[in-house]
Amino acid sequence: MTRKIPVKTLHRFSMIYCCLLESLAAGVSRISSRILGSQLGSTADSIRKEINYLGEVGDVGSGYDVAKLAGRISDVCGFEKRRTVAIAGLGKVGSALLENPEFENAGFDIVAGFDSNTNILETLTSKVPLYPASELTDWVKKLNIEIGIIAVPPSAAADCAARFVAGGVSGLVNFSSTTVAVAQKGIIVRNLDMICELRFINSLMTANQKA
Amino acid sequence: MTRKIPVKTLHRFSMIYCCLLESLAAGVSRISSRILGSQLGSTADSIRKEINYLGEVGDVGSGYDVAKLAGRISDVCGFEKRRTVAIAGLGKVGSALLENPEFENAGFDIVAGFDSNTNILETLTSKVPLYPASELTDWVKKLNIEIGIIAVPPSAAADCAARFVAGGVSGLVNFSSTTVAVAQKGIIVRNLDMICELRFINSLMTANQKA
DNA sequence: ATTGATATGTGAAATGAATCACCGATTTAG
DNA sequence: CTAAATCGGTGATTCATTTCACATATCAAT
Repeated sequence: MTRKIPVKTLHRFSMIYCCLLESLAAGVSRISSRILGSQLGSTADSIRKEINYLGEVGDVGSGYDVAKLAGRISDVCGFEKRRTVAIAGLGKVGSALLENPEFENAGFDIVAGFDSNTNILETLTSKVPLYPASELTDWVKKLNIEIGIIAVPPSAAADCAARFVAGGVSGLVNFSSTTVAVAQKGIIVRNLDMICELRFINSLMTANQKA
Repeated sequence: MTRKIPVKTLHRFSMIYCCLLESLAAGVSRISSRILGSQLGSTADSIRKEINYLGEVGDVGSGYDVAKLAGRISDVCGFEKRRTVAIAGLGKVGSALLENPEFENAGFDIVAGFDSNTNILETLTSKVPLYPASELTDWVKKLNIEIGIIAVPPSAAADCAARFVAGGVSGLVNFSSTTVAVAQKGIIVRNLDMICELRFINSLMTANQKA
């Protein structure tokens, strides 16, 4: 019997998987929950509880086999399945992402880039085909794009998200300093708002000073 | 009597604050917990519970005054306090951040940029003073840099974080696809790992398909 | 071989968070 | 003016997560 895995745990699996790949690259073949916890800012207890959602994958007394644990997480989370991605907004950040080889290595194929500025579309040279933002929804449908990355200015973010959703994406990653909300159920939105995170750090700093 | 505010709630305050600034910019002067909840992917109940950590700031029956609520959050979280920030790694992403005016508007002063490539340091023109990465720790001390932004390649991220910590920063924002952990207590690390988030979306998509 | 340190797995307990339920106040529509 | 809908504040309840405690297995060192 398999228990339902909480969303929070799925997110932790992505982080754990990231650590495991690093360990593998560094030639580490075994790892303990204590080490993983310290690397992820968590406790060994939590890590073990979370990994137990995968069944018994560790060896009592000697920790986890890194490759085995990574494989188990990959199986459960479906990391072997490649996903199609598009980037909207080809300014400095967006165009930098276009050329990032890490996407492909991680199983994500960037199949399109969009911008509302035709000048940028003509100037920018990329292996990835580029299209005007006005055609975004159509291309998302045509290319079966599953995940949209929003790298447009904050003022355009909501509209951009709506176009992606209209095209039928399953997930969005939002880099703009705007909290993007999507009404449709089942569509996942991740806001990576740097300004918001800086403010959060600020608040923790003031809280720490008060304590 | 003021209750201790949970870390999770502080993070939500940053997100709520972001929404409030947008509402203000859009000319909205009053907002309800229900609307805030839908914008943040949360429930009205949760929003109210969290805002209650700020004391009674809403008006029963007619919602919250946007400016008043924003001001209360700003007071409690210390958003009026400006913080000094440095960016390590002046590749595409890092150099894009250097020129981002949103930092200054949000109360963060970028006072230094670092890179290990002297060629980049000479080529790049910026209002922000640039220094070689080897001098990072010294400049962090000298300039009293409070927050470090890590935009270096993954392989250099751990070393970069260590230098920031040695210089005495209070917080780190990590953009590299590496989970940065810091042993020292009281130092806040925020990992904005895009690849990790994409994998997370992937796992949710496979989970949704199974269900 | 044996001792001590360290490891996972896992129930039980404690803690924390989300949800429910309801009061009193306000707004809106007609 | 009235009635219905909406709103914030808040205790109580339910639910989920983290922590604790410990049995058991492995490893390293002597």
